[in-house]
Amino acid sequence: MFEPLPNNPSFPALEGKVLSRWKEGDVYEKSLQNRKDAERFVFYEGPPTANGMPHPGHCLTRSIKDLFPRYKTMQGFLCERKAGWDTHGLPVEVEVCKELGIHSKEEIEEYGVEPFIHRCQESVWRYMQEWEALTERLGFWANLDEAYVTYHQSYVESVWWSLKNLFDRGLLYRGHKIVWWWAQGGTALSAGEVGQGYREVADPSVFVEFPLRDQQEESLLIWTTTPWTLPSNQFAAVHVDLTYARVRDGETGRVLIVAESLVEKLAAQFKRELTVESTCSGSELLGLRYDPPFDYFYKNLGDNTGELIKGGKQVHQWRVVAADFVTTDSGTGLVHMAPAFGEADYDVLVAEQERFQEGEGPQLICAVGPDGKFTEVAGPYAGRWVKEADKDISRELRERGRLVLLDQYLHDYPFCWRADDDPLIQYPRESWFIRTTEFREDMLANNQQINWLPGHIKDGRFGNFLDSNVDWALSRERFWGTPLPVWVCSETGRMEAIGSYQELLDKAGLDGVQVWEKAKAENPELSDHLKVHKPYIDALTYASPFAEAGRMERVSEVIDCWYDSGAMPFAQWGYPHSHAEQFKQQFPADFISEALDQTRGWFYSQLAISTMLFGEHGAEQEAGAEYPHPYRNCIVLGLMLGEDGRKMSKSKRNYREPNEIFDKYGADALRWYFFANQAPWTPIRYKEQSIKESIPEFLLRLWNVFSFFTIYANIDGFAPEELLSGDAGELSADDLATASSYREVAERGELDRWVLSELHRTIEDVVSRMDHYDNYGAALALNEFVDALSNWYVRRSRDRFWAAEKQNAEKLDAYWTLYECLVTLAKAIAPFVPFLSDYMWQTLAGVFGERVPESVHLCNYPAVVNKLKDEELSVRMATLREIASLGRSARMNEKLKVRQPLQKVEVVLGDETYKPWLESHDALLREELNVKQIEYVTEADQYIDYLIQPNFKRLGPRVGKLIPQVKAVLAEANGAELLAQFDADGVVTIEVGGEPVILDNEDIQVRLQAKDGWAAAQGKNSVVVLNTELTEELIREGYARDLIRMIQDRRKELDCDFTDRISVALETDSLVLKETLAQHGDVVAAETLADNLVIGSLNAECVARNIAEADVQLYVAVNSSLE
RNA sequence: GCUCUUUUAGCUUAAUUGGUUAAAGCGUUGGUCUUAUGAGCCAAAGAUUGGGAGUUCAAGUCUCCCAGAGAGCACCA
Repeated sequence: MFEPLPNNPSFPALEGKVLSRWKEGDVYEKSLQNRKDAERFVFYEGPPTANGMPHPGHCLTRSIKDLFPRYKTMQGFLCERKAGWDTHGLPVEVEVCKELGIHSKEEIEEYGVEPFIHRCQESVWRYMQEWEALTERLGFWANLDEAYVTYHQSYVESVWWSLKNLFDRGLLYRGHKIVWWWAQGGTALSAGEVGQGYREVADPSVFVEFPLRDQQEESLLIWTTTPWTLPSNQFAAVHVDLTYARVRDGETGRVLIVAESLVEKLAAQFKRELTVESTCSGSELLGLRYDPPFDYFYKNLGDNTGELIKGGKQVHQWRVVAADFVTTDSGTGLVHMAPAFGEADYDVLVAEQERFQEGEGPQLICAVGPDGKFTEVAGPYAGRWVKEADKDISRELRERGRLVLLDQYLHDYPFCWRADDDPLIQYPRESWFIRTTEFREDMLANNQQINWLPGHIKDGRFGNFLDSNVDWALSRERFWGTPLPVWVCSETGRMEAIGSYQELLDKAGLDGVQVWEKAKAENPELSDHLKVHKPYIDALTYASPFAEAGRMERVSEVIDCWYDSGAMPFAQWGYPHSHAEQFKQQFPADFISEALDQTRGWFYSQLAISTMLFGEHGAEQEAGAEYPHPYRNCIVLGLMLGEDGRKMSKSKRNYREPNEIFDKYGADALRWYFFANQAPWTPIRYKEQSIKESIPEFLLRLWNVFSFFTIYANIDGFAPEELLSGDAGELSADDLATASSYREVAERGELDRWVLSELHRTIEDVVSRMDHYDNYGAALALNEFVDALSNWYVRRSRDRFWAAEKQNAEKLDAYWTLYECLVTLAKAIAPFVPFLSDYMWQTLAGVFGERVPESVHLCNYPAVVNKLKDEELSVRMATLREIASLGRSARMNEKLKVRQPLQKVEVVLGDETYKPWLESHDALLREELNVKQIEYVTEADQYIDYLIQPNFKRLGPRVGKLIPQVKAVLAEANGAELLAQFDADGVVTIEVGGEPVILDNEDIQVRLQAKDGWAAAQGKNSVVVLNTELTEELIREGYARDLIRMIQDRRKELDCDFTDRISVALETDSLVLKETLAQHGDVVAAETLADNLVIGSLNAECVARNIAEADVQLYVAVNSSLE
């Protein structure tokens, strides 16, 4: 006996039961154990950060990340799923700062680096429980107990090893560059991080005059959106090929120099008359000296000169120089250059420096400190945050008459990705870089081999990103991160990189270990992993191998946390210091998946590091791994949008919490919604309503079939566990075939053969799609099968299940067929909806006890049984279903209810291929349409017109431009006659534009068109015509069915069990109803399990009904249950 | 500015890869079937396939231009 199912399933409750069974039975562990010697399917988990709450987007990634490993495991692969946590970096530090109510780097230092680090380490696990709960609740199977953690010593040491490798190969270098600088945080950010923080803001837009030194009434006019950079101005740049104009300002009478082509535009913008006085080329302006807007540096350095390499002297700065990047797209055609705050500006300075003899050139001018505030040199602005000083600078310039226009300018500007109120500034800084640009070609080659889904990522977004690769700004002047493992000699400045903690301990003259030991002694709770972190690691110094008196001291920086996650393919194993074997077995990954925002995050960091270490030009001993690595297939998920179609955001609260969804609808519902609603890379609109709607369509429909089966199997005592002895395997077709009463499928009825064929066709389709990472297509195929199973197979088999004779072979066939469908389906849907599938398995297969696997997730994915597939039957049945549908449609048009039997329908087929089959299998159709007779007619001219159209695909290439005429000729011709001609000769010749065109059968397509005046419905391939004539006999039969329906409804109202026997009586004046009862009473009684059915009354509640346009008093009493 | 994606019924999506009545689901309305069903079935209403041009016998599909949306890159002097 199958465990009876609840009437109204609560999926969340059911999932809870399944979860606890998984836990108690160690099912996940067993699923791996089962495959311990199998070929591997390698999955990498992109580590999330656990110091923020998980949200619906994480549910999507985790669902996809679970689906394919489950599928591959069932397909026979060993797929370990090592979880991981990203624990370093700004996100963590920022969280801790918020907690402490501090913000700037100085404040952290005041608070103390040591306690700060401790708090960071604790904070990392803040939402751990929520993450683990979500992971489990969603059914994401992963090895959480052995998760890799980026701050753990072994992980850090792996990262060190890789950095040492790069350092030793000259790929890790310290450089002076203009970097994007987070002033409040006191650190540079990488291109990737900067890119995440762009936001549209309105900045000031100022036009400023730089008066010519020797011509004070004339000015260079420049434009900037960063007035705060003006005090650090060093040059004005022009393009030598542009034409410039001297224009008279109608308002001030002064002369401005601007690009000629911009005069009109500027005049309009300034709302002033600008009269061109003369023009000259850019090259003529070169060398002109001007007064910078502020004299903080000018007053001392204004006349400084230096010796040029080519001979002669030149003034250092505040003169016009040439630069190619100057355009007239915006501004004035003259550009203010503050080399401290722009990469292009800086390049100009370097180029200028190179014109001078060594040490003779201009030096960088910078009026701003690393804290983003003006330094002492900037007079009244000293100590002020630059962005905040913009206004006053503009005001001062206006007062001094240097400002032509102050406006607003709307543009995107980067902010710190983790402190989004802090705008970044460009700033000159010494920083560590990885020479990724040297590997650009290698990375591109590697990328070409990756199977990206969707495909356009490869040459689109990701390829473009690689194309514009810049060296990776690796270092962070921060605290909580992997320390940069470079030690510098205090005497010579020479450096070396360290690859492990032990390597340090082995250094001669090591000192500083006591700092850690002391801290640990004072606080034994301290995690040992902290010893490789700041500040403890900074304390370690050793004797310099480069100078006798020298000490080796670590540089102060930590590294970009994106490097941590990118090192995950080897660092998760502590490679090469430990687990080298695991690394080799699990490299590269077969499958990874994250959202689109990881293109320059994890997708890039992994690819870059792997290419540099293991690629064609990687380190010698490791090099040469075949591309692609470290991942072969990558599903790039679309961004998830909130209920309103906008970006999901905590502050807008435009989404439901995952837990709310789990509690209301369950994890399967959410998963199925993700898998079956759209290709995973399209942006997903996360709406509660849509999740809700995905339930009835699939889960509930499946549940109903499942429930139907258990109800009837229990009633009839269908017990497969008794019919099948010995080991039951995994209840595959072969296993079931050994059961008694299980008939060879070939011997069963059409419907059984059909549904099993559909089942195996579906599985074949699903496997092929899943092997190509197409979960959407696979889910659609499964959905379609469940629909067919529920709405055609079960519906049309109902009579067999309801038949009284329990050992009837056809009835048993129905049970075996449906049972086989359900257990196979449970396996097929297991990776998608792991809970419901396992619940089905436990119920359906559970009756076998130990003789079958305890969980569906320990089974193999169902194999396609080719001999059960019958493509032809599939097409035939589809035709049959279409005819049934047309029949119903025709009935509706005539307002002939399905319960009213009809004598005959005639079916006209456009294509008669299946006519013989249809004729011999029309019982099903007769019943479905409730007619006595079905006739397939060939000569149907009276009912229909034949519309003949050319087969465009075939004829198009042949007749080309004549096609419209061919179409017209065929349309005008008598279709029936043409067809007759085809039948007779096989070809037909028509005259088109004076030329004969010979057409054969395949050159045309026939459409049927029902003629007016018939109760007919037409489809693509057939027309169904009803015989609407009703006899008394037919009408009485219809009433009998009405009576059955009326009594069944009453049974339902009375909450009868399926097997309850009843007594029925009814009172009516209707003669025809009385006749009906006399004639069909037996059938009515049998159908409704009535022991007696009489005209009259009963000792039971009386209800009023209306049948056959007559009033009826109905009495129904329950007798007893059938034993 | 450049690149990628995208635009089809009120909403969500389809259209055999260029083949001729643009198809479903949800929702709405009406009808119907059913002792598994919250399901199903039948139908009505709902479309100038974002706009425009071009190529072609034939364009939702290919090309170009324009517009909207989303994202990325760069710049923002």
